[in-house]
Amino acid sequence: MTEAGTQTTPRERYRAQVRSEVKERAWKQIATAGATALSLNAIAKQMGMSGPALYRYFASRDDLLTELIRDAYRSLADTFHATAETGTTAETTASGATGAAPAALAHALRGWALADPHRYLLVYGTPVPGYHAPDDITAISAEILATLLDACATLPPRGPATPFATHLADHRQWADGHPAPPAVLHRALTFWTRLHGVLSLELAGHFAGMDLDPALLFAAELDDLLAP
Amino acid sequence: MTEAGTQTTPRERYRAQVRSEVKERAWKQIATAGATALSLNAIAKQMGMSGPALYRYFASRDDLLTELIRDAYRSLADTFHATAETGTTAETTASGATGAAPAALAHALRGWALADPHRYLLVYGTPVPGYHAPDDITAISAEILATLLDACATLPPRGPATPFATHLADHRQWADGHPAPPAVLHRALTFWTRLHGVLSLELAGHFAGMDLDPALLFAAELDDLLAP
DNA sequence: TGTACATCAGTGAACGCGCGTTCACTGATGTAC
DNA sequence: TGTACATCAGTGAACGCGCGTTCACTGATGTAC
Repeated sequence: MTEAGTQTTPRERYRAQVRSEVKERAWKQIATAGATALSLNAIAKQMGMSGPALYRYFASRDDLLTELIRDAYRSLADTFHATAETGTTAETTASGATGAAPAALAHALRGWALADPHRYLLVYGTPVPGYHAPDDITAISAEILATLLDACATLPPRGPATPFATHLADHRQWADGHPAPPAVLHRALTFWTRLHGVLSLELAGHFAGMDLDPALLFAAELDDLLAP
Repeated sequence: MTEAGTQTTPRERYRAQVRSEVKERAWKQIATAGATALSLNAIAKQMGMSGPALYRYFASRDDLLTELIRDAYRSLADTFHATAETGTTAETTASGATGAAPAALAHALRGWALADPHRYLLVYGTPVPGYHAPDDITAISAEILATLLDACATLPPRGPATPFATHLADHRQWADGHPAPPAVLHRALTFWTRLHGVLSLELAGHFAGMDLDPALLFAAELDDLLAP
């Protein structure tokens, strides 16, 4: 009562704690058996509770899954925001505007992906069949894209306009009011698809028997993206 | 009996027919509900048979899944072989050696992926949890890579050696006796990751709300890969 | 051509399992006077 | 400070479902003489 701001009762704190423990175990379950195998009953059993008990905390299995996906997007968006801020102030002034921000984002993306591969794959991998994300999640996805656009806009422009860039000039409502020219839109998309190409194959284990170092391939792609 | 070569009894023909119908329905099930939801019982019901009946045709659920994955790899490998052959004879002599073979492979890959998105995702998407491919499948995967290497070797060489290429010079046992220089290995890998980057995001529906044409983005990436 | 036998497809019952979800209920924790 | 009440966490039984897989069995199809 004497505290300012949001007051939290003990019950609320307990509730939040249980919810987050459920999510934690849910992630572990996804890592082991995939998103389709996510099961409220199994989580309850792990926590020493009865199955129906968890319905006090999540309306349904799908509800839990939605929250996990939302958290994942939110986490990446926050990481991107934080990276973009620190990447465009201190570092840029030192190294010049040679793409410090996009490079920082690329490394942030890789770090985020490797920290929890299944979280990355839940977001950008094969979609969970029958699942459709609510609108607020696609909004977070747009946030992420916007941060990437901002970063790419700081890069020195390059060569003549590509055919795809002219196509984008007429199909840019996804960039939702962002002032970047079509060439920057193209560059941001390329940024995304190329890094995702390396990351997703790496996380799916497709380089596993090859002995090569995916980090170096990732770095090579990044270099190419930043080259003038 | 009068036929030469492999004789097929009516029973063998019937058996093959049932097996292929099972696989067909399995693919449809994967498309609808994902690979984890693949169920022998459900397929049997669809075919108007009892559940255990299918155990005459497949030793287990995992056995069926393995065959599906093997068929998918085999199909892509065959497509690549066929494409590489026609791509390096008639067409190349006309248009010069300006990367006709790699371009043909790229289009073949995209066509193959779009023809059955879930087949592509089963092979190159998020791995099925708990599933480990047998050796003969990884051998087919190597075949596919080899075809790609051959194609990339026909491209005119480009610029100075990249740091990643020098790394590959020491980590090339995956290219299994292929005579291509490290720069070609690098190029083939880049070929793979970039096209996969566009394709996988497209198939996963991540460009869905964006209105842009993924085919043009794919073409732009291909152009860049073939540029001198 | 016909009969005797072997092969094989498919059935139905059964086992044990786990799932999501609803519902009536107990018991503990917090709140108001 | 103590009592009466409301809130809420968690239980256990139940419903209906589907799964993979084994097993003893029937009936049809092929094969050998």
